[in-house]
Amino acid sequence: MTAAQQSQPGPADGADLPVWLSRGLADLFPSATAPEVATNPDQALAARLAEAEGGGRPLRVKLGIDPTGSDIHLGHSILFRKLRAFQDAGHTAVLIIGDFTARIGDPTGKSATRVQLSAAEVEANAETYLVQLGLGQDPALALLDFETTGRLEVRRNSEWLAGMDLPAVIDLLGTSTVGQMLAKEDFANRYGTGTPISLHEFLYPLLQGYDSVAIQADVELGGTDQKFNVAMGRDLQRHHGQRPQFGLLLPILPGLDGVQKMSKSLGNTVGLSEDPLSMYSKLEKVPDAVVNDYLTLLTDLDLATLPANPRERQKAMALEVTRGRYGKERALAAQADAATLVGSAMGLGAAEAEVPEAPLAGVNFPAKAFYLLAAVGLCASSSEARRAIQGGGVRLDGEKLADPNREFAGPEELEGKVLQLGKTTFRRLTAAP
RNA sequence: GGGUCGGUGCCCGAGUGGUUAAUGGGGGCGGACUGUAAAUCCGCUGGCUCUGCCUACGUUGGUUCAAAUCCAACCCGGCCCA
Repeated sequence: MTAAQQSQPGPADGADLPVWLSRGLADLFPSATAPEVATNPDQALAARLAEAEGGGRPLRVKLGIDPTGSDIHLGHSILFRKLRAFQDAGHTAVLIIGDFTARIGDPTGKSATRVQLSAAEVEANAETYLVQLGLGQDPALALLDFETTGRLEVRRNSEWLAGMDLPAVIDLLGTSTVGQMLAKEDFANRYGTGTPISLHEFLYPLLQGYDSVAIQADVELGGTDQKFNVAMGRDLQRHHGQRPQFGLLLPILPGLDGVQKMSKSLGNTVGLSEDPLSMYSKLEKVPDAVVNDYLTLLTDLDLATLPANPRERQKAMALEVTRGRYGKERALAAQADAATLVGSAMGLGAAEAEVPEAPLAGVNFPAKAFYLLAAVGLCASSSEARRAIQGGGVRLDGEKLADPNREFAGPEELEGKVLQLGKTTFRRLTAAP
């Protein structure tokens, strides 16, 4: 199944649930329509919500993050948006930084064994995650509510996993069977195709499930690919005499290619910390087929009131997502700049538009054109830059740069000008501080 | 532990002594076209301030004028056996 297919907003499973909760849901279990719900209120999320409101005890909503990369992108953000919705409804978000489990590596979706990360790498990643989620930022634009007391708990699973002794581990292993593990799609595929599966990978779902026990989760949020792990949490909670959590699964956001899931390694992401212009420009050209998914999962807009024209919907979506991150003013500016820069004759508006800056500080003069592209970070290597110029894709203030060896004597010659790569990548060259 | 097959550039996968930075496909990037898209067509796709130099075919060492291609040891993996 492709990510695009997976991400079709599922049927409203639990019509009695509030919109903030049900919007975009891919799966909810136990399902509100399951037969046992009628006889056991513990099986119905709506009942549990009512109970929480009535008793004044907020639900503990678990979201585990694997701090393996350092950039959060829009694909991750749909889970955080849902978590935020719970916070806003008065519940407690329990954000689990999988600092211990990250060292094992989630085998989910992997066709190969994951590399294990060092403790130091994991810790560094965790720090940048929290900052990107809004720690210490303008609360109006933060992804999570870090301010209100009682709305957020940040935990690291090394707290309870690092000190686990062998008897406890064996007890944990005893709750599951090889057959169950091999029923999991990823393991089944790898086993079937002869790709190695390390034994410790079997531990991952168990440890992640145990996190639910450790924090006494009432609800766990996850992507549809996490169903196995979330379900494992329920089993383990029951094993430890707790009320099993609800599993609330959200679709996997398709990437900019519209086909595969949004993932850094596939290079089809929009980073949360990208500048408004690139965020907007990337978003306004996502394939038509996924625009509605983006609208549903990344905004609160009412799809019915939006224009039917696909181009207009793209723009509305791009604007709204950018607005959520940067506020109305900067989003509108990004939209306007995108129109002047790309919409009109190639890069003509470059000189006036607000584009991300690139300092000339690290550039040694005299600088040849290809070296400049690389030194300023527009190209990954000077050879790549040379090729880009030869391919006719580089402009300086809208004027085509044809000769890779063109030499610039000093920064004065470049300050304030806009260097452009392709149709959508712009950098304003700024003086060394 | 034994047998056997295999480890090539971002990925897949050719290549089995000599114009080989290494066929082909995918992906990516750039150009044309367009709705800033899709489809299609064209170009590029190891690094280096580059008329040249450097590093590359699991690792290390060896044979040779010359190796990804031959030899040895080692590392890693699949399968079968135990």
